[in-house]
Amino acid sequence: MQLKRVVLERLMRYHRFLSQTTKIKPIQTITSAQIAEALDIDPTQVRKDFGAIGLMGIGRVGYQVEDVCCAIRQVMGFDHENAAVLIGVGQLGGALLTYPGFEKYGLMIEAVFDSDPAKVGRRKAGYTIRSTRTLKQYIRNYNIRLAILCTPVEVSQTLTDRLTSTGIKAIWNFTPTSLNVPADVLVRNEHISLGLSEIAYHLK
Amino acid sequence: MQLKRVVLERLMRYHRFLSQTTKIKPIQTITSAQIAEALDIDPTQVRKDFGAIGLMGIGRVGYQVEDVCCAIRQVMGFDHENAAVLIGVGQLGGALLTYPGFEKYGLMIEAVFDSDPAKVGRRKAGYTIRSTRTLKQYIRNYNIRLAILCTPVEVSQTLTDRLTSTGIKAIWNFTPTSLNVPADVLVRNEHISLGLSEIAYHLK
DNA sequence: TAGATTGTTAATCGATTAACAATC
DNA sequence: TAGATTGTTAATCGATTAACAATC
Repeated sequence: MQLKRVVLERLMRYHRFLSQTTKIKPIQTITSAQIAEALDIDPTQVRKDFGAIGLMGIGRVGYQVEDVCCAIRQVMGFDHENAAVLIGVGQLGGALLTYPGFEKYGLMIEAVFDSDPAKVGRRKAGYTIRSTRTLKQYIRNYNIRLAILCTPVEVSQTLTDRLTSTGIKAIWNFTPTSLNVPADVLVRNEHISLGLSEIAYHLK
Repeated sequence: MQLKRVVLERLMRYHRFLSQTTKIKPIQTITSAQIAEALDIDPTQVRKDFGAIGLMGIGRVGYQVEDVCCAIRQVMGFDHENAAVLIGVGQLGGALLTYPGFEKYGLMIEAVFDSDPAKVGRRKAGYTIRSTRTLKQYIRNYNIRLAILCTPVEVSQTLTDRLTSTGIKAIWNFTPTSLNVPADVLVRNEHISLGLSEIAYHLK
């Protein structure tokens, strides 16, 4: 069955917690109560989530940390490599290019594109910046399924249309606007304004 | 009563939708059904949310768009200015400095800091970069309540400790790690890995 | 007036939490 | 064995949706 987003989020938290914890102090097993305590979640919830991805614990012992991490990585698809292109090599795009954790999650940025002729041909973070005019061709040739969008808002819909026409499967949208896409394309928005709203409300 | 995070998120969506829509084509009023249709939400939900922030509609007409936007801005605290400091002027920090929408939400970045002596004193996006050694002093002098953290992960906890010792109220964390803070400090994490997990799972 | 839309109460749905027998 | 922890069913809680009288 399709896992809900709240479940995916908790799985990510378990994974991050266990990775961090074992890095500091290697442990073999952990109980649902220990995880629950650390993440402020109900222990039953932890066991339910683990059950949902086929993990079995051991009575009086808990869960094998190694198994849990593997199972989460497997169900989330982190062991499955995703080739991606990044579009818009401004400051944000540049920051993403040097983000250290992508490989860990199977994300491989294969090529970067920009519309600015002054940038095309220059190098950035080990990539040669390509013209967005060659975008369609590239995506089709290399069968790219994911695009990371970091362009100015003015051009994001135009580029989105071009992307969807190639049959792209998902767009990770870092531009502060909403994109119109066909129903079969996943858009994940990283709208900074959501975080901002929570902060503004809290500080009021 | 304290509004729940899901409600805040919907309020943001209403606000963004109405801002965008009226920019294209000015309208006086809108019905809950129209909003619901556009955002794929139940119309009753929209009316409930509006009711929760004291908005009254008009039978057979709907809601005054202007009133709705004002009420949301007011309840979210966007008309209330928040002075902030930004720490870590790398690529991500630089991208945030040029983000166009902060003022709209009342966020004012007053000063920027970096630990790198090579950067201190240089200018970036209209700011003179200050040394993090002067951070405490600055926050106390200017009564800063919000810090935007864009440093490398290695130093994020050290800086967080320094920030909380000044009595800061909220930290907007763009570093890919978890921060330990006293209970009265709000941390909003922009962990990119959450978005990544949704995408990886979808593409699997 | 007639009809569309609101505001609100009641019903449903789903997610979280509690309880507890089964297990190691 | 005794006791701690799991896996799962039942109960609770909260959020979403439906229904409908009140309103313009």
